[in-house]
Amino acid sequence: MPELPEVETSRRGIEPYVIGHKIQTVIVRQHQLRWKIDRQLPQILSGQTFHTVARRGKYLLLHTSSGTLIIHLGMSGSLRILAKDHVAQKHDHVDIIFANDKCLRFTDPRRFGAVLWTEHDPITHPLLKKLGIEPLEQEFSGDYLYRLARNRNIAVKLFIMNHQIVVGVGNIYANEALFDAKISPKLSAKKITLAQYQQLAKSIKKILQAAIRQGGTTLRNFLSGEGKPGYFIQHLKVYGRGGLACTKCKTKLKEIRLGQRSTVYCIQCQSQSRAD
DNA sequence: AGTGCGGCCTGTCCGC
DNA sequence: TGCGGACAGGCCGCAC
Repeated sequence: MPELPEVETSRRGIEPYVIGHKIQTVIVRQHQLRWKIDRQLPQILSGQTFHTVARRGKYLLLHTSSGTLIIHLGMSGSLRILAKDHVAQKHDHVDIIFANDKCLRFTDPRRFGAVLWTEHDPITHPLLKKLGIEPLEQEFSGDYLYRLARNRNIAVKLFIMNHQIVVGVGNIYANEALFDAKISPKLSAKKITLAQYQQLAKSIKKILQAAIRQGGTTLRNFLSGEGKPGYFIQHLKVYGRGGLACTKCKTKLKEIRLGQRSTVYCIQCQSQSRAD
């Protein structure tokens, strides 16, 4: 499922094909995504040109001179660059066709994704304005996490998955980063020491950067803009490995539910702060 | 304000 | 082999 590394991989993959090419036609086959696609979208976009492909958290921002197309991949969404006459399949919901006969295609079987148009600064959009900081920016640090964790009683895994705190850390990488930082996912956010948060911030950056280098994690159907799968799955140490042996100490990895999400950790390696 | 949970979706897998 | 049902999950929006 697309988390920050997958979205960044998509961004890099589509960027060279999207920037500077005039939009000729837009085809919307399915309007009902997470939010309804604006019926006017084809008219709005036709004739315009994207000049930037940016990312904020897991949102892709395709800027034109009059507004921004906001794309979220949800759980199962993907973007690909294809020839414009490439036959559309069942879950191919949106095609943006350029004057050079290339097509940017949005595919999303579960339709948790979104394609939205705004004429305002997207940073002020209701979906984006409350987002926390980017994990790969310098301001994201152990001090930052420690400061925001004061009086927060939720499990640290849910804390780092909260997009008002830090964006882009989804279930896979939250599990992986906590394993890397040797912190139990169940620990209350306020009980974690500054030193632990410094390690955790480091681990989050390290894991996300490594995943981006590998082109993301392909679980079922994630492909980059150029149609390549991601290879980070080979590096996952806990996610999807419940019941299997810890790669470090061979203890059987424990799988629990935290905030309705599957959580996998090693009770041996991630237990230094006894509250387990 | 912080926390918890329902709901939106469909492909996959499991048991009968 | 076919079918129902559980499950997966990002994240908004509501309830407490």
